[in-house]
Amino acid sequence: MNSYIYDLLQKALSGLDISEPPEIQLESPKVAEHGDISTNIAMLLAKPLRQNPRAIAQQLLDTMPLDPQVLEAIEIAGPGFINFRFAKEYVYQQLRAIIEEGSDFGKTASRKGQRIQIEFVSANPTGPLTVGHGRNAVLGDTIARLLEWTGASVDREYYFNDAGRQMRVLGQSVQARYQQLLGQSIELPEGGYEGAYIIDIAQGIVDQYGKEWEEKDWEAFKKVAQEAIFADISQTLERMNIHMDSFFNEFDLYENGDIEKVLAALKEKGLVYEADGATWFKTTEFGKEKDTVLVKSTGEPTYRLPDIAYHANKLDRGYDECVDVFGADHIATYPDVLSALQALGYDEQRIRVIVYQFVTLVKDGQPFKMSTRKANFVTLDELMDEVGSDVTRFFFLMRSSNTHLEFDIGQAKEAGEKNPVFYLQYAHARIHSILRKAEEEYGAAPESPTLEQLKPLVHPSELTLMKTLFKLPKAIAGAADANEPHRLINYLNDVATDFTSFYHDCRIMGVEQECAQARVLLARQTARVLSNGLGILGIHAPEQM
RNA sequence: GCGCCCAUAGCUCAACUGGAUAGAGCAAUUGCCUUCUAAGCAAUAGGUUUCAGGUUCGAGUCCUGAUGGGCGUACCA
Repeated sequence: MNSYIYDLLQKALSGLDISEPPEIQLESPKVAEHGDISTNIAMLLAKPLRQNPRAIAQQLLDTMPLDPQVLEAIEIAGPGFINFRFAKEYVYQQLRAIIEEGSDFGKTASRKGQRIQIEFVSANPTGPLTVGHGRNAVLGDTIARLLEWTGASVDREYYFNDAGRQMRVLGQSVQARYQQLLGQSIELPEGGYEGAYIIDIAQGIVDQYGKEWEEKDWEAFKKVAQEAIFADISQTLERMNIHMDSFFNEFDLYENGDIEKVLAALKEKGLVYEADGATWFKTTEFGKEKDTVLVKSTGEPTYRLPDIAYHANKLDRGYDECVDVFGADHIATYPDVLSALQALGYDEQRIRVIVYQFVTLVKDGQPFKMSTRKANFVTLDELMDEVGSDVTRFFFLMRSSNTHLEFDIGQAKEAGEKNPVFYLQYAHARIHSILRKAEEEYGAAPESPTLEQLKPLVHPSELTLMKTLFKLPKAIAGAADANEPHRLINYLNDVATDFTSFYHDCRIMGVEQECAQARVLLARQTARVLSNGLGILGIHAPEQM
């Protein structure tokens, strides 16, 4: 439809006395009285033509033919907007298109053939996933789904480091707990992990090996702890319906020589120098105030070096786009990574970074800081025990990622029933309830109706609902392009709201057969749009509640 | 100090590339369950979009400055 109107305007513009007409912009107005599609072209022309925008709009309108099968009306409104109103026939045809596409309705092909990698979660295995990780996990997974619906093939990857200082402390913490369980009076190491899960892991070792592990070093304990924690993380992700395609261990970058290669290449470019026993990266050449350390004087690389090598590795794997999802605390690292990649000759435009702001936990009306080490966190599992995975996913997705998300635990627990996700699920369940009844009463509605069979749909609520339903592909593509899943939620809310108006204005039971069947078809497609949309969000669309 | 993000109804947040009358959900007040699921609907109230300038036909959105908050600015990850 957009291209149809675009052509119409293009032709009308060619009749005007202007050499370089401005670009035609089409938008869908917020208010129904302003039609279904509108353009501001006359206002843009006002200046070069030195004429009143409404007069220009009139000139354009006079030369535009009106095909009653497509457009019901073209109107001039306000300061000079030109508004287009769809004809009913066109609306019916669109409804038939939804019916034909079925579970694929909403898919577009804008990224067909593209291979995209998205890296997310990427929590080191030092403890269970917390509410903070939840935002990352759900955001990453949903963006992946959105990209798939625009035709891309998407790989989900989890990047982790099991070799650092954190992991040593983890091993030592488990070891200390193990010794405590055997009755020795041993303190947790300085800065050790205090969570109860450490004791559980230690208890597991006691149960299995008794005193046999007294002579083992912390690395053995680390290995057991890591496996247990990873198993726990995988299970949590599974519960949220998240499936990783690959896990990438930072250690591999050392083994396969990528770290060395990157360092050597940067040296060759003259971007690396030695000072105070450390190896520095000249980030000042890229506009930063200070240079950055790549290798500490101890000989250990900082995290930046493997980060650079990892991203080079990803691009080498031939992805058209690599998406990173991370929290605001990592915001300082990626400009360095991009600078390095650029220097190494990579197209850093292929890296896309999604930064989300922190989740502020509010408990008993007070905000508090979370720390895995201090064990004052709320795990994702605990949250899902309380409210389930649907509400959990929805909660993280309903807000734009660059605003701080306030998470009131008490409210989330008790508000389960009032949570907006139920509004969508309820609408879906309600439709199915009607469909079941209608089928008993009227028999099955036609699978692929003719235009004639849809003609009883004339009520404003019906037309509004139909027009909203067609926007699903646009809503998905828009959310995917902006990496903003909450836009899809906003859209689905519109669908549910429009359905509810329809539900109140247009009864299905008790009207004559033809009208009832047409309404059944519309209701069924509404359920389709809701379930396709909820599916992308990873949320169930129940047929009964 | 410097860099990034943010500031919209009492609270939590929307508002597609600058568009027409700034919208939802909680909370408040009122009305609606012999009729397809009341986890719902209808209505009322709530706003100088933090402040001061600027750009233009038009600004919550763009620019400059101020104020207030979050994060970063480590040879921690």
